[in-house]
Amino acid sequence: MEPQTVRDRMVDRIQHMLKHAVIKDPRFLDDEQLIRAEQLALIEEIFNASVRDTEIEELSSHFAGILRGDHPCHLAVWGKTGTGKTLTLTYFLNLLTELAKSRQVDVRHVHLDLSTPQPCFRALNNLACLVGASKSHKKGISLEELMVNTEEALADQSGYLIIFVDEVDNVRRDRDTFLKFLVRRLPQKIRARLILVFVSNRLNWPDQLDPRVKSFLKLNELLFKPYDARDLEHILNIRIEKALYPDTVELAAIKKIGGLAGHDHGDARKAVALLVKSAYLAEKAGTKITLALVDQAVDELHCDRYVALLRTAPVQLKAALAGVIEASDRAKGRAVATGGAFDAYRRFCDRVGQRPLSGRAFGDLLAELDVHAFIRSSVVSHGRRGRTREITLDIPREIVAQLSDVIRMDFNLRR
DNA sequence: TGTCCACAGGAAATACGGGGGT
DNA sequence: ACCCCCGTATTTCCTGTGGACA
Repeated sequence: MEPQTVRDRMVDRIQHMLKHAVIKDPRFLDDEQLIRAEQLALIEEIFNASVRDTEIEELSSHFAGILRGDHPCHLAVWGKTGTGKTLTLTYFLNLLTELAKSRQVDVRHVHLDLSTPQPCFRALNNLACLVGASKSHKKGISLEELMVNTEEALADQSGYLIIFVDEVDNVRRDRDTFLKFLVRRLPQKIRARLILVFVSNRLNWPDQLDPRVKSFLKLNELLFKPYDARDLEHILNIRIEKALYPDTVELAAIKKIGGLAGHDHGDARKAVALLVKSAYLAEKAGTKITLALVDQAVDELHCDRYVALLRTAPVQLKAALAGVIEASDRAKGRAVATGGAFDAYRRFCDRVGQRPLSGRAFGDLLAELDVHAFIRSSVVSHGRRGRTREITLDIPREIVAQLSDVIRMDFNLRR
């Protein structure tokens, strides 16, 4: 019998949702929400499934000397994003410290997290905070002073000190100063034996180093291979078991997620994100996670990425994109030249009462839009009619429409 | 063959903000 | 209150350039 009243329909819907719930514990879909112990347990479970075995083995042999009183050299770890570098290292170093303690070897490690790009100053500052050398300054203190503070705080410690520098290449500007300090200066000022662990996702990272630092830096190298589809399936299964109700995922869907993520980067984070999105879609649809839903999740993630990126982007970048969109509309699909886009941008600024930037700066904004894949641009010469970027909007229409909405909201525009 | 357009994109200068030491 | 230090954002100035056109 058809439900008649609002109340009936509501009860019906709720019962349906309960019966077809997919997500059991959403916390396990988002690492941020887990407490530290849970995170470590999760990692352990993943490693137990013999994922990352070779890497852990290599790490062990690299650091084994510590327990014998040797001094291992520094270590450089490479691998693409989402291959578990940070996780593995954290886990490993914790274990190592514990093990060393049980054998009366004094080992300390600090994790200097540079996962967001930051200048030399903040990096040094963070390091100083980690070793308890100073409180968190924002500005206004000289680099020298930070270094001295750090040295003093560490001066009379003995044993081993492992500094785990996560995502080194995120130190913008004066990277050499930063590294010179770590590699050359610090070891001479402290009693403890220093072992540096650098993590980076770019293989050619040491190439662009100051030669004086480079020659000083004796490195052992370790490469994290991207996860393959099998690893990813392991990881997904562990998540699924913890976060979802049993029997809510089609087997083929797991394979598909693993395959997709493995295929394009071997990035575990992406795989989990895809699982999460699929799970929410399934919950909404009141079904299991099916292949079709995975496809839909891929599309939505794609779209979300753009929208999220734009939401948090600086105003000028939004305005620039608005200009490109407008110019692009006007050009009816043909490519737009820099000048045209700039004019449109200036008109837009005029309309919303914002001061437009110079042409030079606009060029940089375009470059930025390009790296975020909002637009595609290439420099083309039209002979005597000059050289320009030819700009095309490289995004599906629906997404462009959504982006326009974001921009309109931001600038309080109607229509 | 040389000219010259319409920009690209590097370098340095400037503006602005804000925090620390004294 | 003053000066110093640092960061980011932007401007100003500049040199460079592929190739259609005269």
